[in-house]
Amino acid sequence: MNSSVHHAPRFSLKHSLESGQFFRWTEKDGHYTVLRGQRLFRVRQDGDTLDYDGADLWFLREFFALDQDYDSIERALRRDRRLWEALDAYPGLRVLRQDPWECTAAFITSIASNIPRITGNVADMATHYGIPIRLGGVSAHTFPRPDRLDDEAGLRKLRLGFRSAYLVQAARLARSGILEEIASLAYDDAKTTLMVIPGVAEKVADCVLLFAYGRLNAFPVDTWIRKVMIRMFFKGLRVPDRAIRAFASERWGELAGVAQQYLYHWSRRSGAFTSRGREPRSSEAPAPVSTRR
DNA sequence: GGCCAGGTCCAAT
DNA sequence: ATTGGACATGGC
Repeated sequence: MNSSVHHAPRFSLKHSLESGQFFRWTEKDGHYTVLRGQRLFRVRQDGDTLDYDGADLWFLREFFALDQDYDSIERALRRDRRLWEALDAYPGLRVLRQDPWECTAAFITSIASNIPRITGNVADMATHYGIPIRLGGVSAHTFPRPDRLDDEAGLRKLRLGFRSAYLVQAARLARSGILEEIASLAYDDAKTTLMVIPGVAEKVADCVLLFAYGRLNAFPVDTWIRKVMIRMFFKGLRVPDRAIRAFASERWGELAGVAQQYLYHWSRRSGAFTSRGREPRSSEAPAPVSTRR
């Protein structure tokens, strides 16, 4: 195999791929096989060096956001002491830049699911509707383009459940070009436009904006983030998701989404935050605990 | 076995 | 403007 190398300091392949933002990878002995859009490539990290083949450097830089100054991003987030533990636990974790359509479909699939199941569902859609692809001895299937996913009955057979109809609708809108429009829109308009897609509401829209469009201010609130944010900043009292988003936006601004990804990964891994159980509801619009940074 | 899952939608307050 | 239940299926 002819592989290339690239110097990628302050980047963790492992933490970036394994933090639950992306579902199309496998790992064996430190070698990652990755499917992103129509591309299949292999990559391995040795210290600051990335060893890869099956994709060019341009593609790698795009996907892993290697052109982005995470040094200053992390320095900015580090001004918030509340993030130290998560930042220190997963140094080099980056928000990836996924293919917009694949990301949209994946996070529709993620609704009321869990990572192992999402991974399986997405893989099933690929094997069933995608295009065979090969790299060296590795065979796989690309994630199906929107025109191939127009099959609600077939998706139900793949156990996608109620998400099947959403996926079909999303595919139709994707074919109409809605995902290309998004790139040129400001965050609010982009989000509103995404939410036109059935099955895409606030949370999924924020995932897509964050994980595919590089909108690092997007702050998806799922059950885990809700839990960790309520415990860290709202005295353990239940508040509306919109209050959590507003708080995150005010506290972390344009980098809220990066903070989100650290907190998400950290809260799940630490085990301190079982997502079970509901918080007692706060009676009225609660002032978030004021915390010094 | 039962509860809840990287939610969304709709109907009934 | 908020809240509860249905939705398919399965992980733990």
